[in-house]
Amino acid sequence: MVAKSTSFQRKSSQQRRQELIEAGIVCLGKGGMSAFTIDHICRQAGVSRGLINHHFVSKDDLLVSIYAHMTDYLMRDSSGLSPRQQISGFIDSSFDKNSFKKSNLRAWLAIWGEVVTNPNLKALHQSRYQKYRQQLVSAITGIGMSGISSSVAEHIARQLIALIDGLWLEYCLHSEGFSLASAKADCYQFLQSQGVMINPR
Amino acid sequence: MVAKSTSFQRKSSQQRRQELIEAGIVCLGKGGMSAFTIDHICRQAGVSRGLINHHFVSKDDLLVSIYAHMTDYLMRDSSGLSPRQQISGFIDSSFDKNSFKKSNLRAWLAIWGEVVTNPNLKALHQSRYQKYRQQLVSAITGIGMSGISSSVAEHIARQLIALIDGLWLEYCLHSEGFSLASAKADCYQFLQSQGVMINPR
DNA sequence: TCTCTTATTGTACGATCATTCAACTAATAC
DNA sequence: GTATTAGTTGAATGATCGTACAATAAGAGA
Repeated sequence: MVAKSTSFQRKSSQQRRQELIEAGIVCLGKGGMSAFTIDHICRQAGVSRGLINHHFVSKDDLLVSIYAHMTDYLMRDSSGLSPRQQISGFIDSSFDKNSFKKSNLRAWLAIWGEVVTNPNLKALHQSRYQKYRQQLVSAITGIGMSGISSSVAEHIARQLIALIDGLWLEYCLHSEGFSLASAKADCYQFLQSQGVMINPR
Repeated sequence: MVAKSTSFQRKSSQQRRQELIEAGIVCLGKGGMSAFTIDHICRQAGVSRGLINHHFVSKDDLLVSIYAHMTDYLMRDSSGLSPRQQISGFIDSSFDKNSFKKSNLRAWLAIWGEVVTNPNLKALHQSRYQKYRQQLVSAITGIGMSGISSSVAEHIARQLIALIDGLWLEYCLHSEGFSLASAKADCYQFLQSQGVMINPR
């Protein structure tokens, strides 16, 4: 007594996983973890309830894959770029409209919250964050400005990351009189005040 | 066939509300909105399931009351203080260990997420945030530094709020080599770089 | 065309969700 | 001591949760 008349399209496992990941992000963005539901995600993906557990070990596995997908954008290969270009790239992609749009705020908030207690998510997050931060420190150090030691660069990197996250949160929650461009400009001005001279591209 | 042998203590409506609010914050901190459950909250408060709907209109009403309670700390009366003292007070209370402890991270993340879609919460948040921000702008303007116009003060205030939020998020998620004291120092240094001279108290 | 692989479906299951409400009882007033 | 008030309990309800799994069917290779 199962699965009758409706027709459907078979897709490769890879493509269907991608679709479920994107549907999951939409759900997370709409209602956080409370909306991150098998029913909601499958309905969003236009697919029946059983498919998530076919392509993913569990809902938790899907969540980890979603985080990986959301951070892939920030983890692009930046070798071959000058240190200044790398830093510009960090700032630009942090305020990129495609990835860091308002509709994704709740997805990020939900994931940051889950990171604290979810072991699999925590492991991936620590790994990605460390790499992200090290790249930024290397870029700052690589500029070769006088007076910027390694520990100073780490300090600046931490503050820049904090400023980016805070500005983005501010932008999502209270966007009146606020543009992504001005947020970027604030970041550049901050770096300038710290002795790191970057020309916005 | 209800409510038999167990003994309990009757408390005033005001005190019980307070206890339920604090239990709700604990639950939010432990597991975000997913753990913000009638069952969990009542168990945390040591109380039976029906009591929330007796003292609050609904679970949503409790959530709004929780947000009010969490922001009361930031909304203390600061009249009578000098502008510099007011700004120091902002920074200090933002990194106060009692209110902004790591165990509350998920509570704040959950509420920020809910603010987007929950009308009652949104209304309260907008009101409180606006007041919070205006007080900060007034304090910055009130210092009477040359070259700090109203619009510049608003810009600095926004950046300071962003930096505070970002540093606190950073502290909660990656606290290695990170202290609340150094985060405060970063804020003071930032203000200094913007021409706002404050002596940490 | 036939066979086989496997992507897909949808029901079933036990657990948990928010809310309602009649019954119960602790505390207060008298 | 008695009556009244109102704080508290816990069962009942219908909805939704994640997962398991047998049945079904789409599409590729023969």
